[in-house]
Amino acid sequence: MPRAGLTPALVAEEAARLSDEEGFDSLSLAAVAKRLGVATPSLYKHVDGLTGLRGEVALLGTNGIGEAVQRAAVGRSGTDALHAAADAYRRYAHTHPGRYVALQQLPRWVGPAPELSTDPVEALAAVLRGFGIAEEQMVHAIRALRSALHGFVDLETRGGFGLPEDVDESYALLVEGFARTLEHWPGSGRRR
Amino acid sequence: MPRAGLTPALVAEEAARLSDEEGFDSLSLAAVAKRLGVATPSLYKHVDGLTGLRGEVALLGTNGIGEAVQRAAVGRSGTDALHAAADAYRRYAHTHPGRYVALQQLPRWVGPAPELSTDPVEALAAVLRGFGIAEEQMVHAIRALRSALHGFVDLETRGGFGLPEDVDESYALLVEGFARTLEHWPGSGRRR
DNA sequence: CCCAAAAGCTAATGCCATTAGCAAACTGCG
DNA sequence: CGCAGTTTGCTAATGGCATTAGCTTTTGGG
Repeated sequence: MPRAGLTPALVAEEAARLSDEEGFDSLSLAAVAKRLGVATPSLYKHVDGLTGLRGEVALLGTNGIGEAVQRAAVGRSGTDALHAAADAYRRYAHTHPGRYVALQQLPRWVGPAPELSTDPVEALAAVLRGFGIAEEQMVHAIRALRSALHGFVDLETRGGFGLPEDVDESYALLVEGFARTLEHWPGSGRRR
Repeated sequence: MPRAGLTPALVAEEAARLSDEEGFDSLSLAAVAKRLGVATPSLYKHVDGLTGLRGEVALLGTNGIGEAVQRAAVGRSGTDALHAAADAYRRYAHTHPGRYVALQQLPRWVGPAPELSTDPVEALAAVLRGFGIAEEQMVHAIRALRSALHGFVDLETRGGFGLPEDVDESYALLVEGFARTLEHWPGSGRRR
């Protein structure tokens, strides 16, 4: 019997693919094992049970969306950067729906403070820095931005918006409105 | 053997209580049956399997938050109504976390267009009407409001906000900022 | 070439959802 | 009051999944 040649990374990536294709709550050790042509218990040599597997997917998602947002924002600033980052955020959630659901639960499956190559919160924060918001207001502003983006994407992917039309426009307006809010944020200066 | 005297409503309410106490994904037919002092298969006489049970919880949550928001907004208008509605929304999510998670998935477990006593989306929409937003912009404005509120509450309850302090203030600022956004919404008039 | 560590496997356990079929309890009607 | 039909709840059985234990085989370094 030849070996399958699995590694923790290979297993995690297959799990992430499965999550994106079938939905994060279809993720099971059994399903991943089947896709890898391996018996279920074999996976325990590479990941720490179902919880560990979910955590790996969450980690892939967190790093993935962080990089996407960062890449989109680089070389831009102000409203321009905000729109680019927001679009990248939403696009990532669309192309990797399973990872996106998983990453929301990161703290639940992985301990606090896991090693992230690119923290998406940090990437969004960088975008806001260009708006000249008072330092003690940054926490609030970042939370507001994350809330708006995540809320929209989450409602959208769950089919929470009854009418299918104009969703792109709704998002653009949301980001637009948020940009204006930022410019008038309490204690903030103005730029562009 | 005396009968337990269950009804669909009793089962649904116990399921909702369990969801709020233990988390929505701890909801299982077995757990509900145990709390009701009944064997698991007995529940099938009252609800349509696990999916049906989840749907009932989602329905309770949807009606519950809808009523809470509506009750909060009645007799108020403009920014005042918005703050009251937003606070009621968040308070409901805090006091009924299981139901809140469940209601996000309503379309998934119940068919489209279930009979709601009070549609929370409608309740929020009523609040926005006071802002004099152009009719064709209402869809976008409602989506933006729902996104902001849901996003914040969702991130918060998942422990997405690392720093525990100032969360109330963050929310107040979010709503505040949104109110200003509404007043400048494309094509909107102004009121208060 | 050999041997220890690693990778996979089968077997077994336990929890859960779901279905089938049975028995007791309630209902309304004569 | 009695009885038939319906309803409710039960036990038994099946199948899927996660997890653990213990075995076998491969593999790579000395």
